[in-house]
Amino acid sequence: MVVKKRQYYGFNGFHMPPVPRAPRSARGRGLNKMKVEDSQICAFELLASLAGKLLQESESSASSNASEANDQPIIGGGVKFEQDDDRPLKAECLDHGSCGESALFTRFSSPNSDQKCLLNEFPHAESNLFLERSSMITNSNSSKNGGADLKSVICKSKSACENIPGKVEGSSDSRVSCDGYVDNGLSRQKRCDGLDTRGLIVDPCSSNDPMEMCMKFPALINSVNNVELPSCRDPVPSASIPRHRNGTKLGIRDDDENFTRCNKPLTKSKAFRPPQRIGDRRIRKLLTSKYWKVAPKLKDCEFSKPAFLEGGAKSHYLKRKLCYSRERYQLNTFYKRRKFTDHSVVVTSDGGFSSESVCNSPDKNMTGDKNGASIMFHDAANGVSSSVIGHQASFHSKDSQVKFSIKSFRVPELLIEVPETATVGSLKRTVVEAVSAILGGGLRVGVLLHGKKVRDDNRTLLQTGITSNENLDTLGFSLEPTPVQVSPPLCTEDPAALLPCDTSQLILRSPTTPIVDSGVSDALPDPPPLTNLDTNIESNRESVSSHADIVTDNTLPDSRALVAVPPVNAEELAMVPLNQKSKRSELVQRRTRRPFSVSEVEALVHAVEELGTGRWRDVKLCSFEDADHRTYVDLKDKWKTLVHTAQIAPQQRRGEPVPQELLDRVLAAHAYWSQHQAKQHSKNQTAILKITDAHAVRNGVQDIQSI
DNA sequence: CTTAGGG
DNA sequence: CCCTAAG
Repeated sequence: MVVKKRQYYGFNGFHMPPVPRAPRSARGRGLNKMKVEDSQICAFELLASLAGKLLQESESSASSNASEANDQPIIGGGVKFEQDDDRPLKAECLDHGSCGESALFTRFSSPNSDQKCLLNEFPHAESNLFLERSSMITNSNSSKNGGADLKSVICKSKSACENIPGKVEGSSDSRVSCDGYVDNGLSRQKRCDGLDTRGLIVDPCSSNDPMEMCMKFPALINSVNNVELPSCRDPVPSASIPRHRNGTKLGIRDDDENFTRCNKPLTKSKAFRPPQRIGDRRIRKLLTSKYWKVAPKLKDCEFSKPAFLEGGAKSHYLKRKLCYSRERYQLNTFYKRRKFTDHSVVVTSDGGFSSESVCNSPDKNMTGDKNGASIMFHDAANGVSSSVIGHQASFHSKDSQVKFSIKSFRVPELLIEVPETATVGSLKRTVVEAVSAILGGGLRVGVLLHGKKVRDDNRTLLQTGITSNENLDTLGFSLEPTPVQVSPPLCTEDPAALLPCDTSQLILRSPTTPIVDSGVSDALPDPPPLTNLDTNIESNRESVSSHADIVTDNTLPDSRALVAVPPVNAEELAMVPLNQKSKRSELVQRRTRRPFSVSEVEALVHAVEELGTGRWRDVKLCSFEDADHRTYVDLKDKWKTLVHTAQIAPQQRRGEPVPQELLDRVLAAHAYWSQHQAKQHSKNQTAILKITDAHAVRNGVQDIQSI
């Protein structure tokens, strides 16, 4: 049984179709408590990302900077730009690789099938991504159609992946669909001219230090994809590369990001991609967050049109969901495929970056080992490299090995300002970009031990206290934006966008809404100081969900224009989080806490004694008519807590003590109404009598007056 | 909008 | 308190 919880917290796993709740009457606490353990998937993902990073670095340092540039496109990771919001059914999987593949596949197999949409859309999506990034670097000639030189780059790593040429496949409509995007990219470029990097893009010239350069790039994402996804999965699909018309070489990652279309996809051929990328999560979260109340409630694969999707815009969430449902079926397939190949094809722009694509994990680890790719990466700052092994991987230290299992990364808060005039599509793009910026802005990994950052990279794990004996729960990894990096504006005309935005925090801010404060810091129980993205080993995934999300007023329809507000950098954020006010303000305001006074409790108890526990509205009307701040829900909640309070030991109670007498009445009333399933009205009187009786009996007190 | 429950 | 699913 799938628990609803999964929907709240389940960023790590697959989404199972929601299970309808049992009738309320039948719903009892704990009924659906089983949880699906999917955290492992995350670990996997993380590993993958790390591995990718390592590879990338090691390779890139040797190769030209171009390689980095090339990778950029990939950075998008699970993020996909949706340019065409008008498109009715755009498949939106965050996973490009898969999508691309799928698209291709479709093309080959059944152009006319319903999967057609994929064809048209996906390739573009992918293209768009590239464009977005590439455009910054090279002037892509959007006008050039065609055949641009798409070169498929093959992984450098000498592994099985070697020499898997990608075929360039042009799609006739690519142009159309891409245009919007291209334009976008160009215009942005203009704006960004002069900027070294645009977060997503790496500027080879900006840094002299190879290492640093590497770091700037979102190796993570790329890596993730690479690692996770097998590159050449199918002879057919993987071999071909969607073509881009801008002279840019496109790289197709083979990640297996799950791509599933909303319409009946060909699941079978699709690769399965377990974990979601951080970006995805974030986005998903955004979409799912309360702020987006408008979001449709999708049931499985249905494509219902949510209010805010009316325009044709679709939420990633939605798609994601869809994807997931299918993905599950493909697990087996996925793994099988993985064995095949593990390289990625990268297209690079001719702009002068020659690329070496990154190929991670050649198969050594691949075979039979889903999780165990070991990756090495350098710490840009120190040039120290370390190898991290995910899940089943372990540190290869001479002596004992420490096993790390990183289950999830925490996603930083996003702060985004959206003008009301912005379109939903732009909002989406903004979010995507924001996420991409975070992911692609350059990340460094920090190590936290007992909540403190371990800065000395030269110390051994042993010296640092990270040993196999240690409780690794106290160990955490953090993803920090590279300080130096300045990311370009996230699509915006807003000057603010020009601020350096490394990424870390984007907050959706709705200008009109008052600011509330409950930001991440509040929300997180123990936010490790400096991290935007942090991961806790073996940590509960709930931490992720606990993050406050982006808030927006709610209705998308009036969506505000999107403007990503570039945050500073992780460390700064950590120390000087966006001012709490703003944080709060962005969030939907959380009402201030107003503890019930004894008198209120008394009134409540009395009302419940008379009305029972199923008529909160009446209770409200009856006893709290004037208390505007007490909603019937509040009363109901209070009653709930009262019952609980009454049942626990006095020592465990907190807050203003409630007279035992009242608590007793609470228990009595609770017991009574529990049995009499609130036989409404009528016998209130009797009920009361009974209750009081019970009470009296219980306490040997004379309470009858209370009647 | 109300309820009932879980978070 | 919040958020949601169900009515």
